[in-house]
Amino acid sequence: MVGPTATGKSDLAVRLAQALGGGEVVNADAMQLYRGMDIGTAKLTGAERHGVPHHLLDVLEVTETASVSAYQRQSRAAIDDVLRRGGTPILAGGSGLYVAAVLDELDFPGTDPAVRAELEAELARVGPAELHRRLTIADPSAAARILPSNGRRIVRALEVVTITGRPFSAFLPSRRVAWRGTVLVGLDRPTEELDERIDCRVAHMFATGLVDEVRELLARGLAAGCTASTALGYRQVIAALNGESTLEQAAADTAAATRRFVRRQRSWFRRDQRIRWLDAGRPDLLAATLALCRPESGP
RNA sequence: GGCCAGGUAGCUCAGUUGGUAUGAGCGUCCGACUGAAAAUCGGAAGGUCGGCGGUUCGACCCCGCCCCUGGCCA
Repeated sequence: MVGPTATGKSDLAVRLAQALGGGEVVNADAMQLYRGMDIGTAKLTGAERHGVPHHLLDVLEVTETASVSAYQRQSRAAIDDVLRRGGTPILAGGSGLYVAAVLDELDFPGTDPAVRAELEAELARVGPAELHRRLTIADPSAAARILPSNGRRIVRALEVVTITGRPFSAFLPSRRVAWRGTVLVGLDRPTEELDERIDCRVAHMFATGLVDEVRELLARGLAAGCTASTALGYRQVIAALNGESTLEQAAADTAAATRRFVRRQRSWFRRDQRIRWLDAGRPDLLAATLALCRPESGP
């Protein structure tokens, strides 16, 4: 179950799990992996889960760096586990790359902290264009597909080339087959409506203790966590607590950043032809979702 | 009523000493995406430069009048 944030994926996943009987939810949301990041990630509370088992929530400390590769392993293991028990796994979340890691045959080359650190230091020193020049020599085809301004991706490509001695050929597959015949349901809403929901959600987060949550997490090292500290809401509140802006500004910035995020999520999921889209506002949403989940024998 | 400042992209503003606005940031739309992905990065659309006259080969720029906004003075 994929789609932009704030459409209602988590709720529908729970309802679907109940309707199917034996459904269990596997989180596909990078930030909900973090322990203690509850309010800002709109994580379902225990009560809201209505007894439906959830997997891969709260598995990382905020100081740890998330890893798609590790997620791929854990998520597939969790899914296998549900299947072994005779249940129905429902993968739900808005992190496109994470979903792809599970459903597509993505094979992640390794990583090396020392190599990475060195490349990053170099990036800071000479800038992305210079590193890109180097990538052009080391791996022309990768260089052709990564823009000279995108330092992050250039570093990763160089890292892989350095470690493996082979070209960074790991790009998203063009033809995609659903892993084990998985049904992909996309949830979305009209932009105006979704933007409104985002405003409400952000206001609600701040009203129900997001700032305290951030303070607590800062005490646990949030600032040092390079994934967790950049999460929507968290990054903005941290900035405000550092005196770089006001809390009021942080709320406005969070809503704006979330809106932008939605546009990016759509651009990611839009090109996946396997996804069957549903308007999350339709009254028969659960029935429509169930209909998609049943094997169809249409014309 | 008088004086001053200002009216340039949806917003906040640069700029043009008269020669078709290399406009910027933000927003909007679109896109890329394999170990930080709620990250990182790219592209595009958008303006009769407040209105009407005048001067000029040519005005967003100069002149006149008018309208609007803010401030000061009566």
